[in-house]
Amino acid sequence: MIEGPNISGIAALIGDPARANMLTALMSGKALTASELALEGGVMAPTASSHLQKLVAGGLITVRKQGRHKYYTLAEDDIAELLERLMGVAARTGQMRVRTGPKDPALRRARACYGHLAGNMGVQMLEAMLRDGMVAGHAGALEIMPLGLEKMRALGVEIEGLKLPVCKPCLDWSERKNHLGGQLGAAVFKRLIELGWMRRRPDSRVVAFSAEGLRQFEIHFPKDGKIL
Amino acid sequence: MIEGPNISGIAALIGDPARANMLTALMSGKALTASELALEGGVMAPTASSHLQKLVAGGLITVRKQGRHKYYTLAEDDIAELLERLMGVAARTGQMRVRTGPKDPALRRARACYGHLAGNMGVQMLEAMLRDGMVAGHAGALEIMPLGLEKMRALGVEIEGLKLPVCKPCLDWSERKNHLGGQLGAAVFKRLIELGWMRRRPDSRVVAFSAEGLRQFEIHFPKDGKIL
DNA sequence: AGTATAGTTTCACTAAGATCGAACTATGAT
DNA sequence: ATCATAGTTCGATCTTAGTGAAACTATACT
Repeated sequence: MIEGPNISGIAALIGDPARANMLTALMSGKALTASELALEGGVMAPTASSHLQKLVAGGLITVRKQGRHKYYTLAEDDIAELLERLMGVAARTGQMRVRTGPKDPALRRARACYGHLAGNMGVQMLEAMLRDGMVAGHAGALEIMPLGLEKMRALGVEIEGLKLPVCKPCLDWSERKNHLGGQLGAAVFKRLIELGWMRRRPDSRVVAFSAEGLRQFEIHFPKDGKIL
Repeated sequence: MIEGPNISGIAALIGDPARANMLTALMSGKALTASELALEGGVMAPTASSHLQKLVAGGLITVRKQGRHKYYTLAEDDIAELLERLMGVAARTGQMRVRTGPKDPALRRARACYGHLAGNMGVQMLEAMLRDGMVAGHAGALEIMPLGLEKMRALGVEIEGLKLPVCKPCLDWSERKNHLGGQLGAAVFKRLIELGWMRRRPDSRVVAFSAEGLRQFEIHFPKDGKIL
């Protein structure tokens, strides 16, 4: 009869529009305050407070108090992966938003996904890394290869002190392919911003490439027909 | 501000206990009738009817009418994967059911996951297949190798006419590792039952191995220390 | 034809929970 | 000390959606 874990509780938490919007905002990987999340959720402060308590109690997000602010983040990687997967199903079944924002194409092109690069560019990057043998896949897990380590060092990516699993695939809702996730994904993301190749749009998950950044990106992670 | 697909609709559909139980029941891969699903959901027929309509409208399940019965199944593979992932999060955050059923250990050991073998045994099988080079992983996708084809034929698995992707990994909520999914996973599952190595428990996702089946399984998909 | 079963529709009831104004606490700034 | 801002608690209101009894349609069996 009734078997296995109780999924309805978790799903119900995500099932409220205000909470779903808050969680989606947290997918950017940035820690957000209660007020910011109230804005994202489209509700007043008391309502947001109540929602946030429920999300914390449900283990979906965690809080860190800093001065008079409270910073919220997604609790674990698996939450981000779950949300990304939900977006995949929602996109496939045509449950896009009523008013499609102008940022939608930009969002599909490049965006932050819980601290790593997602969208068309993110998928292209992982595909290039696989093609060049920088990483290799095993049963849905990803492993970094010596060539990858070398390349990452050359790019100046901080790879020391990363926790296992260093890299893992993350299914992309807009591309329906994997992009690079895990600690390595986050480290690369950080480095690409440091290098000035791309920049986060404020208050958005959208990531914008500079002209030079795009050029460099295409050299290091070419679309196909690897020449390097 | 508000970006990306609208996840709250899908999540809300799964967020109701009755609907969640129905969906969990459908994870067995069997097509179930409205009455059976009413029983699984713990609600009366009219209520179930209403729920099923919503699930169909939301694209989570599909109906097939046959005589005076209506058979419901999960709409797509990605729904099953989403549910399995939800179970993973639910299990991690300790949202197990209030009254843990006696079948819980059996469920963790071997169960049907939308038509393929999941649980400890399922994970063991995929790991053995990877170790022996029967399948290989690429960026979260799985590919069958010549050796795998040969072995599958030897076992009598029906591998002709499978649609791509033939096999793919599916994250297991109880093991937090991947098991073999996709068309190949379903074909192997079917064959193992045909061979009498295992049998489905009625009205449950639990799969029980026979003594001989277990022996054979351990020979073909050994835990580790491949000898074959 | 008559009866049984599968599933749906209608409807009224109920309960859960989302919402926010107002008052409150806590921290920081001047 | 005083004021401003961040966040919470309380309480009242309101909406939404789940629920099943009763009556209905549709298919199947005999």
